[in-house]
Amino acid sequence: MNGAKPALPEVTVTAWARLMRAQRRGLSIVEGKLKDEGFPPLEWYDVLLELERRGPLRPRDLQATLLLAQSNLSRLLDRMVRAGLVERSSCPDDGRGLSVAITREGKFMRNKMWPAYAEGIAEAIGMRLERSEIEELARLLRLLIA
Amino acid sequence: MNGAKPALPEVTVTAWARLMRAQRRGLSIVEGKLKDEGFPPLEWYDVLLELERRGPLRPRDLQATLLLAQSNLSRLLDRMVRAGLVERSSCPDDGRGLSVAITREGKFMRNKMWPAYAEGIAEAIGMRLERSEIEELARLLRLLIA
DNA sequence: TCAATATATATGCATTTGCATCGATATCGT
DNA sequence: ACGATATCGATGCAAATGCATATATATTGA
Repeated sequence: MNGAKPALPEVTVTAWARLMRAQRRGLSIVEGKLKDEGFPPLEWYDVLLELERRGPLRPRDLQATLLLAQSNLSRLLDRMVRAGLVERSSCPDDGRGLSVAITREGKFMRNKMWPAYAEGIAEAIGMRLERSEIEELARLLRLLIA
Repeated sequence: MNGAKPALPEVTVTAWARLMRAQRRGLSIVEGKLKDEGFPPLEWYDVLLELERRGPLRPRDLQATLLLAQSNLSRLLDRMVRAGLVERSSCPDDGRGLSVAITREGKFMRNKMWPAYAEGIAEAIGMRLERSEIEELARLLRLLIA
């Protein structure tokens, strides 16, 4: 047997570090834009978008898609329900589960948030890379997620 | 005047979403490895590495490099001081500032953490991309940070 | 069918974060 | 030199997070 780790090339570590930094930077740009305009945090948008695209979902599915911890999502939904943006209702075919749906107000909010969000994305990515580079970046990142 | 936003291409939004997801995924892989072996969180490593590479630094500089919020860094340093991994001392040339240095124990800890960290990086990036792709990814991400 | 186990969600509690602000020193403009 | 302003770092407090566990329902296997 051979327990030796294959050496980790330096460039991999560099890519790792930059992935962390690029995300933090982008996130803080976008969160900044949203806050400046008095909007809720980014994850609210993500939940709203997911529900608008895919229809009512169970927390379980949202969790898998958005990569949030279960207890965090549970409380995030609490807040969004309190704000009137989503609704919980019991799940017909599974007594344990719930169905979470976006409300009319939720759709309205998502729409209002979009311009600020888009501005942030443009600043974080759109303005820094050529189109062909963005395409390549998207391709490479997909491989990291798959 | 023309306040119209240049349209944000769909691929840019895709790249953004994947950047967020790829980072979260990578982070959770690495944090998982560290926790499994009873090590402190990733940011501790980052602070230790930075101090080991660049020598004693002021919180201000750490903050700029690591992109941490000022008050968070202040308390992160509290914890690391309590754990004996770094030391604060007053700054000779600026009465407001501090100098933060890594201790012998801190260096030891960083060393112990590295294998688990490296394993996580390999799993998050190294194993998923070809070397040439990693190089390209590193190049593109650098543009997002610069 | 029933006990054992697994899954979906919620919740209590300690830790961490974010935000505003404070105290102290530095820098700048006059 | 001096007052106004800016910068560095710490801290109080509210909100969010992570972790373990609780509760309820589903599924599985004898």
